[in-house]
Amino acid sequence: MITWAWPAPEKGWRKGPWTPEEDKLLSEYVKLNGEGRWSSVARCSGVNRSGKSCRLRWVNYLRPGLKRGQITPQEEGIIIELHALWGNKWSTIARYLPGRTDNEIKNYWRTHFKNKDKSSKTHEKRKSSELKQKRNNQQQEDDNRPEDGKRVGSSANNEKLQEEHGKQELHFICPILGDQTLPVMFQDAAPWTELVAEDGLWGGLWNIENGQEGRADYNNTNCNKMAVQNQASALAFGGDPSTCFYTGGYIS
DNA sequence: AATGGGAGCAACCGCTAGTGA
DNA sequence: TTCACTAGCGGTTGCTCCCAT
Repeated sequence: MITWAWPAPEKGWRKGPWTPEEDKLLSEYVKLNGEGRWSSVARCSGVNRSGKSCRLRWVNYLRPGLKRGQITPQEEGIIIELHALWGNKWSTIARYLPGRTDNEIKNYWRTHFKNKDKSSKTHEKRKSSELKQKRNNQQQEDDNRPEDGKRVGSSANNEKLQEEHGKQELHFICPILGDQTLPVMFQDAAPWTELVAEDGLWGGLWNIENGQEGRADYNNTNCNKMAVQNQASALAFGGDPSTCFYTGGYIS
């Protein structure tokens, strides 16, 4: 197998943490020219970074639509389930968590689960005090810098959205696959089912008739009978398909 | 007040897979 | 078919922050 390396640092690519100026240069370049061709991004954007580094920075930090902030309990549930299913396939797992990157999930898993058995009372103590402090800070942060892209999808945010949009709690849909269950966030039902179909894991669609109480059973016999879209999923759960969107914990 | 250690996260590294000439 | 190039993945490292002592 060819071991390829990114272009040799002819002038010495910069390493280490990205500066706001570099972020700006990269974002502007990618917005103008699109993703891909990372080696030319490195050469032409004015950022003295390797293409690999540029790609990573964009994918993990600068890309629009990224959800920053704490992993929600729902997302945590998904991570646990999918990790049980696929192991360390972080990018695959990340596909089912919109706005989350594989790196983020990988880090989360390592810090929260890999050493779980090592966790001590001290750890628990610290966690709860952190949570407390975060809760206190959250409202302040949201008030002070709502647009800085650092902490969105927060619990405080969810509460706001919940108030604004009318309070239907986000449920998981758990398709049955033999003895395995797979949690899916409601808002992403269409991409998820498309992926599943593409991957040939289930090759079929939801049985809407069974979609009661926020649960749907997978039904092989319904393969290809209907195109599952967000709206269809919304219908399956008695929601209004025209207003179905993710609000970071609640659907309207 | 100083400092040692753990947690969390950003970034790097090495490798593989995909693609087009 | 081979080879060069590119994109992406998973593992690892290193830095920063914060808490406990």
